Order: sequence, then structure tokens, then C-alpha cells
Amino acid sequence: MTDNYHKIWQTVLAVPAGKVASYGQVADLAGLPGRARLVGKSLGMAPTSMQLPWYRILRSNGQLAFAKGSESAERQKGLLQTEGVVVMNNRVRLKEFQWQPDLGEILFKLDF
DNA sequence: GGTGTGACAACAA
DNA sequence: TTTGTTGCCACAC
Repeated sequence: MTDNYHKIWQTVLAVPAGKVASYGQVADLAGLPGRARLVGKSLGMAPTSMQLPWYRILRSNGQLAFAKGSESAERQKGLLQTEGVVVMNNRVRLKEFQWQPDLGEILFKLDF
């Protein structure tokens, strides 16, 4: 089912700037509980042409999904900080920046 | 239509 | 905290 990708992308687009979400969280909201890995894959497949805020997606523990020194990790860090998210030592304080989805917000942006 | 593969998660040590 | 192990299952070949 390739439409899962669309659901995932939509969900990612719903994450507000200045906040982050975990892969599992996105999977859940996309109606794909337990498919966290699929989220990662779909982000990887996503055409750069559609500006997807992939950088707002982190691991469940708040770490960036990329290796510490990697290009991507640095780029992600930069983008996040642009939005006011503090990234230290390749990780974010979820306690402060994790997106707490608002029911209305969900229903508005994604209607399944 | 069988196999290998993840930008993961949860748990253990 | 970091590293390793295991479970997971849709997706690309």
C-alpha cells in the first residue's frame, strides 16, 4: 500500500514548526501503529521537491536519526535551531520540544 | 511471490 | 548514558 506514504507525509506536514515528533508518533498519527520503520523509509523516498519537514522527526529518545558527525545530522540540527529547537550533543530535550498533538489540529490537517 | 531491508522502538545490561 | 539484541512488517527487488 503506497498510500501509507501519503498518510505519513501528510502527518509529517502537520507537525508545527518549533516542535518535533518521533517516528513512532508519526506512525501512530498516520494510522499505522508500530510502523515506525516505514516512516523512516518513506521519508527517505520522499522527493526533495515536496518540502517535507523531515528534520522535525526524531527517534523516540530524542536523538537525531543520523550519526553524530554526518552531513544530514548537521543539516538537521541547523534547520531545527532555525525554528528555535535546541539541539545539543545530537539530541533534543523531548520534554520541551516534543509535539503534543491537539485533537482539533489533527482532525483539521488530516481527516481519515 | 520469496527475500532482504530499514532516517525505528523497547528492553537489557 | 551507550551499546547490543530482538521484534516488526510494508516495501522494493
